[in-house]
Amino acid sequence: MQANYHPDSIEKQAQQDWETRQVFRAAEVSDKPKYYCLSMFPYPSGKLHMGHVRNYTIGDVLSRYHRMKGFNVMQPMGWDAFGLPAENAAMANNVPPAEWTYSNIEYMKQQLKSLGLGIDWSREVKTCTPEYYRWEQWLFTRLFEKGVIYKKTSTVNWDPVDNTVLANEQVIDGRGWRSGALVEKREIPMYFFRITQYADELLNDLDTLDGWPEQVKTMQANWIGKSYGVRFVFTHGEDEKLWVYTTRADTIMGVTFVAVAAEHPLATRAAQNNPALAAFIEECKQGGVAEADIATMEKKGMDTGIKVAHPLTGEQVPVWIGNYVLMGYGEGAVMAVPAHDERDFGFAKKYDLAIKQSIAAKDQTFSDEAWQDWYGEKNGVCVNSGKYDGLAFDAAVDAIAADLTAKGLGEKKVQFRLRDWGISRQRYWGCPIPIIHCASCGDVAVPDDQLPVVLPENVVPDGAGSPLAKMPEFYECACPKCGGKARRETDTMDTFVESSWYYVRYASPQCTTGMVDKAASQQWLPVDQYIGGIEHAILHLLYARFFHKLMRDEGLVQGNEPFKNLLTQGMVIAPTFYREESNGKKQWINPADVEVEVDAKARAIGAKLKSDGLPVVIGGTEKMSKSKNNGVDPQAIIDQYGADTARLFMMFAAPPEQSLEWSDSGVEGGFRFLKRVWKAAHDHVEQGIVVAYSGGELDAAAKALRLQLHTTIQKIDDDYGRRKTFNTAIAAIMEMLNALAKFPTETAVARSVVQEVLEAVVLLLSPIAPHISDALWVELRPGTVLFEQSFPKIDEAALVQDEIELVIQVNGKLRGSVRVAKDTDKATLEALAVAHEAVQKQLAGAAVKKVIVVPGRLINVVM
RNA sequence: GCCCGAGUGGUGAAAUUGGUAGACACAACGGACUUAAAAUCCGUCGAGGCUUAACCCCUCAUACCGGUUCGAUUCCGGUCUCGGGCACCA
Repeated sequence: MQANYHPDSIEKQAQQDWETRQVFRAAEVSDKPKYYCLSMFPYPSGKLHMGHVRNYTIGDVLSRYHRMKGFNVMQPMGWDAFGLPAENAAMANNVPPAEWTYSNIEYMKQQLKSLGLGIDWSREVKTCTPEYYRWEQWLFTRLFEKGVIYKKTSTVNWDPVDNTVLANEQVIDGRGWRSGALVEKREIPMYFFRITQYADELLNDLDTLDGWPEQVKTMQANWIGKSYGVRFVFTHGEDEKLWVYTTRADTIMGVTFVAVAAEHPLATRAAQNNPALAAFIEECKQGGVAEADIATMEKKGMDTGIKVAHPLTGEQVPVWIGNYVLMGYGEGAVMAVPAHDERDFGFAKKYDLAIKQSIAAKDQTFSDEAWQDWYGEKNGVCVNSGKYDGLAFDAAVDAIAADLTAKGLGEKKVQFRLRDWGISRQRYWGCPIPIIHCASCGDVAVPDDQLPVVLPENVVPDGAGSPLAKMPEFYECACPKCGGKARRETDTMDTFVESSWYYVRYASPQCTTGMVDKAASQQWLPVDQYIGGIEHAILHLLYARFFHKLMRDEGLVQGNEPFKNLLTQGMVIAPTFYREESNGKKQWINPADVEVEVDAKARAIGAKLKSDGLPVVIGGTEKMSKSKNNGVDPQAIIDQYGADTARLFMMFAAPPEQSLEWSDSGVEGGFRFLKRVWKAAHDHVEQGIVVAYSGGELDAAAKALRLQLHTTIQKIDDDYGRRKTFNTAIAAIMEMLNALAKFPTETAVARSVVQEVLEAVVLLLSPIAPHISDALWVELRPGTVLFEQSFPKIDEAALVQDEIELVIQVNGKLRGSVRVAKDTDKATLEALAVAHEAVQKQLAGAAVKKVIVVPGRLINVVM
């Protein structure tokens, strides 16, 4: 056996061996239970970063562990290949997005292979290929005909200089990232998925997801945001109605104005003869559409001069335009109750509008001087509200809703915060929307026999609008209905659409008759374990759940939910650095190129670019991403230490769900550990391998070692299977190895115990460090291969202990310990504790109040 | 602004159901081996105090303030800071 650990050669050999033997091909036919282990597929950005290593190692550990536990494992991989970065790269390097994407995929695939992941590459999918997206288009046409997809206008970020729609990410401080122009809101027609139709189901089914983190379910529930409220009207003139919705109908008597969006018809009308108002409406159009920006911007408003009638009092209430009211959400108008809503209060103070108290809480006084937290609470009663005075929240809402209903001016209504999903993108590198616009037939879905609508691949976008809209050879077509001259839709789909169903495609990736082969979908779905970043907690995971229900309703899949168990990996974050260019654009600099200066407490106080020694600005510590250029390429670590060290270190650094600030200090330690494992095996093998211990008289040291071994097996089984904390599993293996190093090996029976320990250690380590484990296994058990072994079995006899150690506390503070026979009764333990020297010293004559015994753990003497 | 998390030694972390705070590592320091270095091995390693007979004992300490409990890193209330998401980054 080789005396030293050489990861280079053993990793190459192991990977080759796996490939030759097709070890990771998921069996189509098997009598074992299936285990579909899915890691979120990567966007092919160019190189892997540490976040990928973390994600895919977790998936691989779980896959390999389940394989050892007797499952028929499927672990596929693919590429979320459409998207914005490819267009940006195309413009920067004058390369078509397709070419850039395919070459990135080739490179990253090699990187993934060099990590030794047990992936069934025969199932690889790339979402940018027509073989994939034709089925997305097919489903689109089905849903379009069913009315699940419809068209309406929506607001986008418009760059008036580049004449193009911008993603939220491309709007920086209200300006276009390339042009620097002030961004405007613009209404354009778009296609929408009617996800709100599934809102109730998406909400209710969260309760069935026992294998999901509570945190994610809470976020989704809040995002869907089911609320019970009242929808009612303020009337204007004879019969014009201004609809609003509120969850606080109990405060309706405190309404002192109504705020409408700048695009509201009422606002448009009021502005016709009012230049100042028209100018304000223009001003409201400035800025982007991102909710975070809208929620944090300064609240501004202007009186329209229009008054509407309060539905219950008939009182005339002024209508204001508010820049914080959005046309696209709800009714585009909101009632304002400054006395009981903090935002309205601020608005009323700013513009000197009336503040009318209509709720009172016990022992509290109201003043319109400054906002008090209790003003907005629901546990008060109505005041200054006529016949509703004295009513608490529920009763007030009921009474008010009843009166509004009687007058025909409103009703109770359940509403969702969730909005329909707009999927039209005015971009090139995406899946074409399969619609044809005909002057006489309207919007017509592309018929099945004309699918796929193929995206031309040899195009370099120029950043000024969609290239497809400038390509007559793409958009000129005949109407499928009347045969007349028609125009093909040139928008593409949101890339979230591709990632909403890829998990289904993996079941039968080459299927040419539909999205998925029925038998394959029945065999593999649902996904047993899904693993991915917590940043996808809402959008991707909600869309995928929605898609599963859409596909179910098309008869393509069974069950209501796609992912049985979800592990949300914490992000790998890293510091960001940048320099500001003269036009205000930020140039992001990779941490690897920066030298950081730290103070005594290890906080960064300054940073310099290594190449020119000049300072750079320190940004936040954020998730590794292409856009902030703070990704760390794992290749250097793999090249220097090997994949096993990279995997081991990443798993050892923190439990999977925790976010992790990247640092490579400690990689060396991981490598050192693997070298020690190698050496321990080598030392043993050189003495001659033996049959692992299977019975016979043992001394105390050997008994203790076997006790530790079998508690370790038990613990690691739990860590891999239930807890999914791989860091503690590794720590336990390290402890096992430390104990083995101190174990004397003079006798034959001792050497058989060492053999037992080494075999178990190699198997326990193999999900995390598979290459070295493969190589060591062959040395320990020549003629057998590791991937045919099952997980080590626990020997119950080794776990039996006669004596245990109990901790003695006085008033909850540790004062000593005592070794006792395992089944010592409570009274004896109490007496032992009270008599203990350290306890007597603490008592110093004081009386014992009581004694608490926690079996197997401690005895607490209370004085 | 809203929703969801996190905060423990110099550093990454552990403590699984309310029961010994700091396992396992990294770094640092001391030693052995070596002509030397690397590698390897052994030891020390939260802060403060007490005692040098002793690695004996005591106090404090899990972001901060308060509460529940015999006992709180763990549960509850509040505050601060950091991270994620906010519908066109993926």
